[in-house]
Parts: sequence; C-alpha cells; structure tokens
Amino acid sequence: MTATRTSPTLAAPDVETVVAAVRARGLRVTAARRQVIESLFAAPGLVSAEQIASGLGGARPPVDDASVYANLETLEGLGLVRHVHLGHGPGLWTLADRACRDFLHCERCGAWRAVEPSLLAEARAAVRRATGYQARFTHFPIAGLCPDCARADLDHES
Amino acid sequence: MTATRTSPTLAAPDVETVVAAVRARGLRVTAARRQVIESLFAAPGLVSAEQIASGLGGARPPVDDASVYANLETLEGLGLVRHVHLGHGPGLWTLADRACRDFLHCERCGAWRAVEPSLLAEARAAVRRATGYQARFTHFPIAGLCPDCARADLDHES
DNA sequence: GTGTCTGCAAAACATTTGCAAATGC
DNA sequence: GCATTTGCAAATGTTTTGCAGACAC
Repeated sequence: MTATRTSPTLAAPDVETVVAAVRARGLRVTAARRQVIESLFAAPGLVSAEQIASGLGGARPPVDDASVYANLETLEGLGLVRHVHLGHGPGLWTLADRACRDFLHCERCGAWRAVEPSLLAEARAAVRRATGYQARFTHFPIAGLCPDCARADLDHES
Repeated sequence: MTATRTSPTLAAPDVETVVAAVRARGLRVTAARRQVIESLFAAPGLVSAEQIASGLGGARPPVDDASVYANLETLEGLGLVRHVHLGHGPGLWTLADRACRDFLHCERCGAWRAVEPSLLAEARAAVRRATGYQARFTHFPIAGLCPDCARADLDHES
C-alpha cells in the first residue's frame, strides 16, 4: 500500500546503525533480517526482493522470498527502507536515506535517474497550479524519455 | 475507489466506426472482438481486462481472459485503444480517442483524474528544464495526493 | 519461556503462451 | 478453404498467506 512516512528519516551510514535502530524498536535481529539489511548496503542502487533473496549473486546463503518481503515491509514501516516502481517489473528497494530522492524513468531505454526533490520543486508547483494535485515522484516516478531517447525521437521524426 | 472524472468527453466515434476501422485493416470482426469494443464504449471510464472479460457486470456472455488481452493488444496496436497503470493493480483500458490524455492519480484515496495534456505543458517544461527528461504522463500517470487528501494531510500535521 | 521470525508450501493475482478446434472472410 | 481467432489449460512472474517449527531476547 502507500508508504507511511512515520518517523523522520534516520541517517543510516552503516549496517550496525540500522541494526541498532531495529533492535531499539523491540524487533529481533535475526540472520535473515541482518542479511536483507546488508544486501541493501551492498547493492549499488535499486534492487529487487528476488535479488536480495538470492544473495545478490554473492556466496551468501539464500533467504526465503517470503521472509525477504516480510522484512522489507517491516523495515519500510520503520522508515529505514523504501521502494519504487519503475514501469513494469518488480518493485525495487533501497535504503531510505539513499532513496530520499525523486525518480525519473525512461520508458524507452529503461534508464532511471534519482534527483534531489528540490530539483523538481518547480514542476511540482506547476502541477499544483494546474490541477490542485500535490505530485510525489518518490514512489511512482516521472515516466517519459531520457535526454538521449528524446533526442533520438526528434531525429527520427524530422 | 472514488473515481473523480472532471473530463469533457469529446465526440467519440461509435462502435461501428471502430469496427469498420478494424475491418479496414484486414482484421476479423468476431463476436469476442466486438464485445471487447462494445465494453470499452459502455464503460464510464477506465476498465480492467478482467472487467471486460466478465461482461462489465452485464448479462453478456463472458469472453475468455486470454482473448480479451489479445484483443486489447491488437486494438492498441491499431491505435484505437490504450492503457494506463494507476498505482498497483491491473492495467486499465480506454478508447484511444476519448478526449483526455494525461492522468493524475491519488496515492491515498485512489481517485484519478484525466486532463488535457496542454494543462500540464508548464509542468512538462519545468521537468525538461530541470532534468532534460521529456515527461509523459499518459501511460504512467502523475502520482501524488488529490486536493482533498493533500488538505487532509495538512490538517493532520498541524 | 514467550512471542517473534523463519522456511516451506500453496494461493493470489495479472498476464502470457501453446495449441486444437471454431469461424470470419 | 484457409488464416485468423477463440477458448481452454497451463505456465509465468511477483507478492501474499497459512502454518509448524526455530530462535532471539
């Protein structure tokens, strides 16, 4: 469902800080839970639940899909983790402090870009003026064409 | 799910016009295909493939899911039909030449709104200036909070 | 010890695919 | 007549659910 912005986003520089935050909430730090957290730190950017479950291609023992989903949901509830939907395909997950960004996604080549929310302030204001909607590009990104594909599109039409 | 449609419905061609367009492309007009087309005309707005397959709750005989999907894809290829993704849930289909083309979707209450693309020209320009992306809100809508939910959000926080 | 988490299995859900039989043109 | 299209059945990919046993605290 909709991501619930509960607590202010914690700065989470390392695994142990997140683990400590989990424990502080009275939740248990199991091997599976720790591995989900470590996978998110190890990943270069957005990762699917399936990638996390299979150990990110590393030599780690796999964690069951259901446990990964349960953990991601729990961690998202704590505000430590977020997910985003880039077009079709599975939801993609990342640490909350890394994902406090707005996303753009190219419908043609699949490239995505994460930007500071402030960069899109003017766009959000324009949407608001035109429609009254308060746009959030965090969970469902802006879809469209990246600069390269937009240029190719123009070349093709001319 | 409250559907807020503040969209002027331009004169859409009738069923026979679409049927004629299908035949003109050398495709066959079967009972199932005709029913898919009629369902799209009968629907008040966006409908799922599942709703079309089950006859829109009417007394019509059901059409097989696979046939509905195949037909929607074919008709979309002809430019007669298109689909959008409102958040999670199934894709939603509508006739291509119904007036409104850009969608906004409320992540909280699920309401959606279809607007003239020109209304969002300024927003698209702002995205372009800030990021170089050419935003298209047609297939994946703008997600955020509708005016009502945005107001409730403010009230709740204050 | 107690209540949370885990892994496994199975279901839910939207969609796609394979194929023999039906049918529009 | 013949290619297109259908309905059925089964597979796909993603996520959820139910549950008995394992384990953190």
